[in-house]
Amino acid sequence: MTSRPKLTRRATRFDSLEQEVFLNLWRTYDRLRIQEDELFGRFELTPQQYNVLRLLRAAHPEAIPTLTLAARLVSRAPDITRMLDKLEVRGLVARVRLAENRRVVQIGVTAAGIKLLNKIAEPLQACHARQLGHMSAAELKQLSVLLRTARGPHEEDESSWQ
Amino acid sequence: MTSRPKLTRRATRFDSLEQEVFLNLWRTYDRLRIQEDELFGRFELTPQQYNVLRLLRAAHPEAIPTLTLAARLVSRAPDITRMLDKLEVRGLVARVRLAENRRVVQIGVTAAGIKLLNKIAEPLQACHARQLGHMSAAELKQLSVLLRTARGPHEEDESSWQ
DNA sequence: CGACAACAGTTGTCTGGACAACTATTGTCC
DNA sequence: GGACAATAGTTGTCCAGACAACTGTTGTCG
Repeated sequence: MTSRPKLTRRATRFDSLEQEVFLNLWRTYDRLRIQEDELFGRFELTPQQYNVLRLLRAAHPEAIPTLTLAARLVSRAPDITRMLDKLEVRGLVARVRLAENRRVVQIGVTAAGIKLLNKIAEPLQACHARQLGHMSAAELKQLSVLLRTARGPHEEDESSWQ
Repeated sequence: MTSRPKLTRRATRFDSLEQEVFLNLWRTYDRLRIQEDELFGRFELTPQQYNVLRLLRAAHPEAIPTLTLAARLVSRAPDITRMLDKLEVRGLVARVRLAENRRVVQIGVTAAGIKLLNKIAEPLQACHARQLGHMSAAELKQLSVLLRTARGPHEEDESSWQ
């Protein structure tokens, strides 16, 4: 809010410590995402679509309402409907409109969806190893904690997200 | 590469520590980005466009070649040309084709571009404070370091990026 | 000096993400 | 019990990001 005094500002190319963190966050996300994109691309999935399948597997054999699913996703998904359309066409998920409340559409993962997830599991582990295998478990844990702290105030309900 | 033994796996909704970090990274980036999007949206800029202006100001009054600029951006920009088109139409940047090497197009920020940056400066500081103001300087520093470590192996030349 | 590779951007085209407006269904409250 | 608000998705439309193919320009090597 108040600008830092010019004299005490660190000699850096960033305007502030907060900006430095945000740009580092962005840059790191971007670099690591390149790897994920390449991997999921081989299975014709976007990272977001993979996340849908992952969350549905966690709920399996239960099916969950569309918007509940959308709320659990890592990233916002205003286009959840069309995303599910694509997965449905490929037979990876199934939709059922509830009889007792015809507004609700329940989504479940199919056997084909589970099969695809299993096929991805090993190369994904390898991808994760390439991405972050150079860091110790302690560092990774610490990074997770700091990231959670960073977004803390911007998370309505941390538990809803997985 | 080698999968962890089932018995020692932590009871968690994540498949591995690396996945937990990546999803936390993604989630945190997404939450913080919402704030930036809102801010830059008020000035009809994308975060990436702001970064272009920011980098050009750092080089000011020098102009820099298009692809050099693209390489310095936080995120990849295969559409750098069209992005600059939009900024040029608004009079925020200027292009000059070099006489001595007609392949190169140099980009510079205009007075109007600088003026816009100045107008953004204060609300941006406020945005950063909202995003990360709840963290101590030590935590922020530590987070920056860990993020740099995380992407280390995926950065061809850390110094080229700012 | 002429063919050809390398370089620096540009353009075509497709997909995904963002936001708002819309439909269908159900709850609620005089 | 009928109007109206709330809920749950869906659709329209636009813009940014991704990748590949293309143009124009310069270096280089026989």
